[in-house]
Amino acid sequence: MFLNLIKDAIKSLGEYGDEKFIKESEYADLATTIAFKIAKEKNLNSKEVANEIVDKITPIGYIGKIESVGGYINLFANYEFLEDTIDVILSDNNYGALGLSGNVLIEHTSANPDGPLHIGHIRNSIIGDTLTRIFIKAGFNVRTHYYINDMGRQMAITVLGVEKFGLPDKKPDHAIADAYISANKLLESEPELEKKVEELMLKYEKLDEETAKKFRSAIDKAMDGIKETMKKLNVEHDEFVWESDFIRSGYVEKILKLLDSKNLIKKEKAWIIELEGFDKEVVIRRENGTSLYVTRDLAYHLWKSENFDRMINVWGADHKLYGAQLLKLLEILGIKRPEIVFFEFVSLPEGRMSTRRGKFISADELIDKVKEEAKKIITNREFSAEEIERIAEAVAIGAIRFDFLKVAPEKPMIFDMSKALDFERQTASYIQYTYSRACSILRKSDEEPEFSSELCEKPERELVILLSKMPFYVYRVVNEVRPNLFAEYMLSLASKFNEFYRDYPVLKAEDELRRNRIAIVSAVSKVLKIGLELMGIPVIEKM
RNA sequence: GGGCCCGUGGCUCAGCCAGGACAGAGCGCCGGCCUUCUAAGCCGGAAAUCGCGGGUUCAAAUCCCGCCGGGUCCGCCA
Repeated sequence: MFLNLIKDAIKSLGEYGDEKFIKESEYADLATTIAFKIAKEKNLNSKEVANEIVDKITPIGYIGKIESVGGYINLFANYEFLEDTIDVILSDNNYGALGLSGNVLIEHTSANPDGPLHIGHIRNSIIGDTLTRIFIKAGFNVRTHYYINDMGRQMAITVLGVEKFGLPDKKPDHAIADAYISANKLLESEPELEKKVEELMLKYEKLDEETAKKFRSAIDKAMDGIKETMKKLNVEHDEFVWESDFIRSGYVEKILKLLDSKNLIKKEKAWIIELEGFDKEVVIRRENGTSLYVTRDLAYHLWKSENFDRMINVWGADHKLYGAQLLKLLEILGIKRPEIVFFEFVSLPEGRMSTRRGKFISADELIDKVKEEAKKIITNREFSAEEIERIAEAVAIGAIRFDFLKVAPEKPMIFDMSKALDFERQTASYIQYTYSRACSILRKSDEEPEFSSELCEKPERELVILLSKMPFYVYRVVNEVRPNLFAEYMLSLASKFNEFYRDYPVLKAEDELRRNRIAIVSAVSKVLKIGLELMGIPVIEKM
């Protein structure tokens, strides 16, 4: 809806309707700074320019009023816009949809199957999964992948660990981590085992069936546990793609031929590519004839590009250089390139995490602790044991997802367990609570909503304008690939509704005023619900 | 050493890409509001050299240059 308002603003402004200078504003529904630009170019007074522009133009469509204030040109929506906004929200069961189309692949999480997901991995999952939900809402046909790095050294070490130490009886991904950690320790004291690791890797790449069985068994166990964790977090993948598949499918061969056909490869003992703009050359084939991660990843991206219009990878910032090299290689090969969302590390107050050294907080541990804490808060309320369980779960998952989501991906995070458990500062439960407040009103009212914009006072009007912005934020996330923007929006909506809640009693109001407010509450509850779902945060009617 | 990212009240963050109207939230602190729709709420207050120093501009948290602090990368690893 807000997108229509922007369109009409552009139309109204005519030759001055440059979208780049039109912004959201706290003084108006939209504002443009175009007069400043023109004033500068022509060396004029910006106020006068703004005045002249406003005199020249007339409001079109949803724009009701245009005024000039100190060089700014402020635009306001008319009543019709408010009416239509509420109408659309109440009647459209897919509010926020943009009707965009195309096939999009989102690859995220893709943690090595050598242990459970830790709190760094789930930053990836939460960004990736939220993007997925928002892209689907926008209308794209989205498929999600978890790329399983089954061919790495760390997998060979894991297999070695399972052989030497067996697996303890615990959640399978945690058991695998034990084996992996023990094997790493063993390797430190017995470096000659290194040969054994290399041998395993070589055999696996040569598709030796006996070795493959061992790898698959270990990986399946780890993945079972990882999937269970992701499920708890409302994170879902359509497919789990194994790195080694691209050797079997011939895509690795294909990519090598393609590189060769461009005369890029320097064939010494190993095959090497020198990349312009990079200090280091890229090795794509080892001396012993086996492939490397980048080779297989190129193959994977070749496959992606054949099947999708848009590809998004959610990667840790430690892959930035690698990502740049990959993009460069794809560019040279004329293969459509992915968009990469890099997120910075989550570290602990005592330093960075390491699965190998057993220094990490697992997602499972975090979920359990946050849930316990949430339970403490609700036990003294009038809920049954089942309800407590359900609400605590919803609040915990919401708190965790929102905590990660609201931070811009490029910001490094230092994880503090005491803060994660502090529900005073949990903003997800604030949104959930706001929703349940709205539900509570609606439960007690049996009247039909009937919105009339003339009855709206200023704060109510502002609330409706905020409601109209939901699709706009879907649009922004899809374009800018910054899901934290949506978290911010949801917070402002919840806050605005809570103001309304205090000042504008619904059930106490009468007749058309009551019906009008019921319409507003209905619309708010609907948008809050859709918004929470887009963030993968459980929606609860009571808490 | 070089590349990239981050540095905003005591704490955690938004805003920076596309420069503009008093730098916004939350936590914590101080003071108010439950005989009225769920107080996990609301209102008010104190608290900020937007890391530092230059520059561009009528206008800089935002753009440019230099520096400082933190992180990260620079494997025939993945």
